[in-house]
Amino acid sequence: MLDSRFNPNETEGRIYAQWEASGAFRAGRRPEAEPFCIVIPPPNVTGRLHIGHALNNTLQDVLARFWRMRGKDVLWQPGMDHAGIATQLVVERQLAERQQSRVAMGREKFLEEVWRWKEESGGAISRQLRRLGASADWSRERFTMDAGLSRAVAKVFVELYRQGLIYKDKRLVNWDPRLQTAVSDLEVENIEMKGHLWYIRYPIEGEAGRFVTVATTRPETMLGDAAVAVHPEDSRYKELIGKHVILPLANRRIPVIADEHSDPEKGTGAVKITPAHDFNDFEVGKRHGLPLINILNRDGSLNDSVPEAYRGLDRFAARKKIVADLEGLELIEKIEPIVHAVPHDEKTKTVVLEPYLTEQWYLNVQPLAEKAIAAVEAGRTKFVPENWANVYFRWLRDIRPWCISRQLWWGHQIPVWYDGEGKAYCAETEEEARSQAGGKPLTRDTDVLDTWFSSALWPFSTLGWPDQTPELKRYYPTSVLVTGFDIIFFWVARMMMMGLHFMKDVPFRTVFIHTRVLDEAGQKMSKTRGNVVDPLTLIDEFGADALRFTLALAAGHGRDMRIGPTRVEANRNFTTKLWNAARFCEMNDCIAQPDFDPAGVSLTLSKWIVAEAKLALEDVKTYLEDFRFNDAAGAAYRFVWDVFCDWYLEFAKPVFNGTDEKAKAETRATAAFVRDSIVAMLHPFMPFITEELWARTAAQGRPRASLLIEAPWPSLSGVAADKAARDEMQWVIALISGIRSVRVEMNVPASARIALVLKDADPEGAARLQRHRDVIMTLARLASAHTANAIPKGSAQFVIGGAVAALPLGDVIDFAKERARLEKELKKAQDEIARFDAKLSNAQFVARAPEEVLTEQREKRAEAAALAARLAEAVARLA
RNA sequence: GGGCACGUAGCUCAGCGGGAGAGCACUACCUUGACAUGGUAGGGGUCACAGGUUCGAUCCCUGUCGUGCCCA
Repeated sequence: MLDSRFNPNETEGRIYAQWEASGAFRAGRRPEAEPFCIVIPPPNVTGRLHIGHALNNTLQDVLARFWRMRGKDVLWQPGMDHAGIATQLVVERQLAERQQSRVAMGREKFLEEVWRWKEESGGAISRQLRRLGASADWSRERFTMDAGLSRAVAKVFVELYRQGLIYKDKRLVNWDPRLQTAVSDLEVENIEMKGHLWYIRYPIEGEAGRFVTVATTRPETMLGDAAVAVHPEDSRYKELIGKHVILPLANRRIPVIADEHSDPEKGTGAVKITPAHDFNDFEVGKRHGLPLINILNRDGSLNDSVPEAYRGLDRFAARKKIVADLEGLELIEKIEPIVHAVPHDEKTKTVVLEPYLTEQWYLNVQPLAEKAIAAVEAGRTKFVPENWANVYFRWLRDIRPWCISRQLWWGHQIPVWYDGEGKAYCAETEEEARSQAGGKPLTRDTDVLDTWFSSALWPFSTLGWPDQTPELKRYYPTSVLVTGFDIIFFWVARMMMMGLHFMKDVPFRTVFIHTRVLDEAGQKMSKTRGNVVDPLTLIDEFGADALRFTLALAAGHGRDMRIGPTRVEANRNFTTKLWNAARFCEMNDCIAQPDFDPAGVSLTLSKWIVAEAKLALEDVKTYLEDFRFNDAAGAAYRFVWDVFCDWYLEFAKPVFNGTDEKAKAETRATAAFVRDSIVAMLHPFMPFITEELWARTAAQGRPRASLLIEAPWPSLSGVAADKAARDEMQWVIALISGIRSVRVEMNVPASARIALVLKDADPEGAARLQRHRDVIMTLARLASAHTANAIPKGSAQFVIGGAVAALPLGDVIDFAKERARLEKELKKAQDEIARFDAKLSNAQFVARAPEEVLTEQREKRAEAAALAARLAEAVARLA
């Protein structure tokens, strides 16, 4: 006997272990079946499961489980990326606690430390995904730093190098002065901050007392100025073009140039040009052949290119001193407080990044991007929802060379070696490089590759590339990538480019972009706000199934979803409902019959519920095929609660309590069958409770043929959409609801059993009442129910089909109240008639509207008229 | 500044050319042998605003206002 509640904490671990032991997660067990493959967007090895992961992986698991039940050979490929910056930071912090440092330790020993950390405490997230119920093939778990994946990285680098797409260049990058590495444009977080605009007067050469004023938010960079630019059409400055100014403090002579970069409307219209410390100025400098004057060391302090007074000062200390010194010289015209976006590191958001001139490795992604754009344009990869393709196109069309080197130790070291003269040898291995160099002593490039360089290969490197493995052949291109919109640039675009270049085919057929998770108040979750919802806490409190169902139900095609405990609680209640429906079946000996044929049932009740189950299964199936997770979950929810529990099980009660053994047997078997169908259709969303019910409700002494995870999706293909059964049950439902409604409105005590008199029932209505009398009497709490030619005095009345249902209430009836109730109904019907009449009497409407709309409107008008007539009679009878 | 979304019940969201929907919340009643993590019944919306297209607009178009996000 089932308890009255499902206990997730006691069940989930046991069931997950059963799944793993059964091998159900493993790909390749159905060699004849079509493959279905999802690669996980690799979470970060330092990461912990947050609600966004929970959503992302729930949806992947829903798909994996659904398609497994649909008979496919499913590979859900799990793994993690090595997260260069984040991991190095974590380990360095640990070293610092032990008074050790990376630099003192040296590269080799440091990397040993990182690997030790990874084995001991990295990858918490992959254990946490198991708590969510993720049915990934853990036997194939991969890590971007694995030997195989590292070989893929080396091979890709070498090939791109030989194709001339990878090259070294000296230009500006976003520089993190604390980590002392280049970072990606996408890792820069521009934060709005209060700052100042300093207006500085630059004396014009040879014209004492004349100045040109420029404005800057970073005064210290003036020491690296190479020019002052004015707009060529700006009449205020035209005659200055070609003259020179004397850069204060540095006392350098720099030219005034004409360039359209300076906007006459902004500031003073004259701008300082610092080519080595500003991205726009870099371009201006290139156009005018200006020198690149780098004034910063790698740690953000000022270098020897600046006057001695400022050397070695940190950039912010230098800023203060420079402003003070300029003020002393009366060269500060004014200081304006402003709010502006300042680039910060995205990990800690505490370090101000600098545009910095360094030599780095670049990948010319232009030709790869073109192919990636074309593939989506041609529909070879589809975005769902499709408007996300615009974000993808926009980014790829505006793409710049990708800076792929990082000045870190943790990551794939660049496969380039140099000889004594600095000549480069690019090869997959050191031996090969050495042989290229003819045995000359070589030293390896110290930089590592951007983590995304390896993530971009993920859809094929995890399948074994560069080896031509059977898995690669079978599962590439993968079926779908499930991810959030903020990842379109990071992974989707890069995976597309690399996949097309090296595999000559797209990495995935579909990219499903899911919504972003906000807290219950619609705020972005963040540690500083303190509104982070921890999925593991929710799982502890409500169970993984409730959390997953909540996430699926909220995964519409909109932009955001709001998640918090009250929603998860509501869906926990749904799991309780499901559990208790199964419990009710168990109490009534509803046992699945192996030879049960849903198309062969004889009772109207059975025909109806079987047809409804078929519709629900088809809805869930179609919605999941279209990635409409919310609609799929909603369809299952409504069928279970509103149809199966609210009506079917209630209808079954009088059967079980009755004496018709044949009806009882059929109802038991049908209820068991539908319960099993429900358990199956909910399994992708709520795997734990459904697997548990599948086991606990098995026929006595006859175990299920397999675990539910491997059971087939129920097919009710033989079941017809039985319209007659449906109409009949709808009629019964309408009658019961009508009676209940009147009872409440007329204040009939819930415990009072009353009579029902059905007048003017056609033979069909009379037969329906006869067939379902028990059910109707139970559910509407009646003492009697029969047809008659007259309505007793003192009855409350309502219209059902062509008939009038009367509830004789005798003396207790409140005539005024009953009249008011009926007149309200009547008015509603009359308003409807008026609305249809207005339409139908419009000549334009009749002339132009399509025939079926006209017919429909006429029918509806007739229905409303019939209802109004009955109601009018009922009112008249009251008098 | 450029781009993309979105304004539908108190809240969260579906719907999307011909009768305004769901969940939660709310109100009243109900401990009836599956479930009070429940049942029954109910109240509640000029579908942001203004124009336009159409026989007909919550839905399509334009504009306004408001909100959010991405990029600079």
